Amino acid sequence: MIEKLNPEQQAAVTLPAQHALVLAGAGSGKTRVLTTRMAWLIQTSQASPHALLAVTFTNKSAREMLARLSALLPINTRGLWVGTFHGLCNRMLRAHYRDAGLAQTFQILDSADQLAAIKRLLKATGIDDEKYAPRDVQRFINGAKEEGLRPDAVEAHDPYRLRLVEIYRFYQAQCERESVVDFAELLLRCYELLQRNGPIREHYQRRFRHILVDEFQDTNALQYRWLTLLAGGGAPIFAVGDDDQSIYAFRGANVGNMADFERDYAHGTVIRLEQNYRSYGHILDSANALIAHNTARLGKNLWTEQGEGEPVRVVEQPSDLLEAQWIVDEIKSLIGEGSLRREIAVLYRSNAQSRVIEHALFSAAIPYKVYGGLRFFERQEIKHALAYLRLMDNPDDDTSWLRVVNFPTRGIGARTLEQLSDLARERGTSLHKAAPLVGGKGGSNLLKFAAMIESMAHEAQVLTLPELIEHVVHHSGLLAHYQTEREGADRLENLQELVNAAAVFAGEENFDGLPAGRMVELPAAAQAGPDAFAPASADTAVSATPAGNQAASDTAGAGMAAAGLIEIDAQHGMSPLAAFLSHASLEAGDNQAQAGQDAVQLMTVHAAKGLEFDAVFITGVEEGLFPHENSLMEQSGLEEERRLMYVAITRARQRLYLTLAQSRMLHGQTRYALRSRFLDEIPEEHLKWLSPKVRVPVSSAWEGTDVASRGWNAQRRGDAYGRPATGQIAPRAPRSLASGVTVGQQQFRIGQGVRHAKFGDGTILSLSGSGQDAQAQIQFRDVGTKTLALGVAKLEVIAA
DNA sequence: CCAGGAATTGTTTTT
DNA sequence: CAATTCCTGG
Repeated sequence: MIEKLNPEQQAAVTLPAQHALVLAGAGSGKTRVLTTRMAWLIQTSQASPHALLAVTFTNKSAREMLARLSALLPINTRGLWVGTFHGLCNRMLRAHYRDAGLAQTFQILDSADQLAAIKRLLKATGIDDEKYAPRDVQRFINGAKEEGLRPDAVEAHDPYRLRLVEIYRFYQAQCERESVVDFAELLLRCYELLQRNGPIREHYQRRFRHILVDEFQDTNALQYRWLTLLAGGGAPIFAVGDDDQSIYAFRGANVGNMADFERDYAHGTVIRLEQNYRSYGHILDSANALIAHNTARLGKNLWTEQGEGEPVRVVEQPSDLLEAQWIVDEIKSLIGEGSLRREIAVLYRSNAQSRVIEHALFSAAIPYKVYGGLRFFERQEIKHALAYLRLMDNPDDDTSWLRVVNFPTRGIGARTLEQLSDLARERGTSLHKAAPLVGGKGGSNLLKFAAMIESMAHEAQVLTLPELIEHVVHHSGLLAHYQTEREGADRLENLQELVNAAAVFAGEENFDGLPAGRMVELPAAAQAGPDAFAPASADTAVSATPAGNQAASDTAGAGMAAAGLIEIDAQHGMSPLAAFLSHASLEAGDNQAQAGQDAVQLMTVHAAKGLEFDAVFITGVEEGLFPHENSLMEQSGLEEERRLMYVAITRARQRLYLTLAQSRMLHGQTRYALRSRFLDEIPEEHLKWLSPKVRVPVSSAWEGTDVASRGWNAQRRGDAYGRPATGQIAPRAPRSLASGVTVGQQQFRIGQGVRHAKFGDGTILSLSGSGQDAQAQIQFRDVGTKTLALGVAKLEVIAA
């Protein structure tokens, strides 16, 4: 299995047991090296499969890793510690829930649940949600947790931050009360558990002889500490990553972990994988040239033995619609030449861009599949059904309670709920427990609801998982509700799909693809098993022996025995329902399950990481969109955008298109943009312009548009959305837009160079409004992008 | 209490 | 433009 590797790959795979960093460029065989190393460690008897801990970032790569491993070796991959940070932490927390200070039935909040919980908290505590926007609060809390900080440890001096910390404290108390755990909490709890509990920590430190990490550049501060804690017993960390593909800094990923790891652990044991097996020369060199504009790289240059291939095609169109149309026409001819649809990908920076492209593909009757967006377990009907299911296990989960207490409507209004939540707060109890205390008609409706939950929970004891879901969907009234709703057919279908998914899930015995280990305390006499965690045990474990009897241990068994703890296979300890709910939270699932169909692939650049296609279209290669304007505030933001473009380019095997539009609909208004600076960072020799390259970007093509009259018409007939006029003065600035406006004596147009006394020189990116109300978004050379009112700001027109 | 329309607002990426 | 919140009449 090692013979087929190149020398660097081989060196990485067969590295002695020591900390090591593998700098793996795009398409250099990263996953292959990782899985082959695992197989090699097992085959050469350096480690049993269960002594490996392999951590990935996504569920998809965890699955891929397991699939490849079982292709290399005839082992049963069930029970292996291969999974995402969140999945593995969940597994440990389920096993040690008591030591972690959690309820056995703790539920996991996804991002949306968390946001809802925060909104509810702000309302209940009477905190101004304008000043403390729920989203900001959420970011603050998650940011703190990802730094490993509890409220007491967060530094705060100004009043605003102090209040945020207070909210964080309230939030935490609320989660405790409701037995719910957010994503960041899974990691932090697990970290604290290992840190504080010596026997458990030592158990895992002994158990894991090798730790392997994929996409190391995406780890955050807490994940890094979690890894080094687990490695504290001497297990080497084999970290694979690519600093040039770090695209998640915005949510706490710290590329610096790579350099830190090299300095503190790997001590120069760095292997570079620079041979690319994916792309042709022009494509690869474009990527190399682009990424060379970034500073502070660990350094790496990809090369290929494949030829130059075709140049990168660049196309500029007047509008997003025409851009989409052009792409679809090109896709048609690619298919005509024999390309497979699934080997063609259309990538975009933001999800909002997908609609136009979808529309064009749909009109041309080309099958396509959109990734991302709303995923299965995030759909409202599914979330409703899951909320009922969660209440079966944990009626004190107020988030779920509130979600469905009046859905379908059962006469419980805002007024009643306010009373209820006041009462619950007074008594420091859950909504469920406080329900009987509310009087009046609302109160009796609440009681009926509470009784229904309890009776369904009772039924849950005797029903299988799929039966239970059917039962709940029926008796909650969800079924009836969606039967009468006009758009309900799809939702009913999804609910049926949920039942099917549960049936598959329960049948697979393999609850989240990552069977969890569980530890229980056993009387000393029961601590027998020598190595029940050998591959075979997974199979015997299926046959539903009661929890606890199936003693299991590993090389660390002695230590665990001393601590009075033994690991057992998890499923027996975790009810199928609990396992299914975990699965639903941690793996939101694909959004469209039309598997197997040969379809053009649509996704964001982020979602494309790790994938590859014969032909790739990167769309919207425009200033303000890619790089995105929100990222331009600081240098690091721009560099992350550049890495994102690097990732996008390196997805292509044979053919790459970069497309852009001069104008595009955004938030219901047309915006104009210049071509992306990234295009100018790729040497001309690799590019082939299929549309005339505009010398001065976005020129006078837009001159002559009568802005003033548009604005006037807009006010007379309604606003720019086509809504009827309200008869009042529009509260918003007129939405009309064009490439040129006149303010006083000055004329401004897109692409125009301007000088501001304070901000210096810049270029106009977009214009909105007209006359004295006109505003311009200006990209300044030194201070980033700003939006200025042209009637107020003193601007001097200079050469572009 | 509730449904439905009007008004407002938020929009990058997401395990 | 779409999603959410606000508001009003029944």
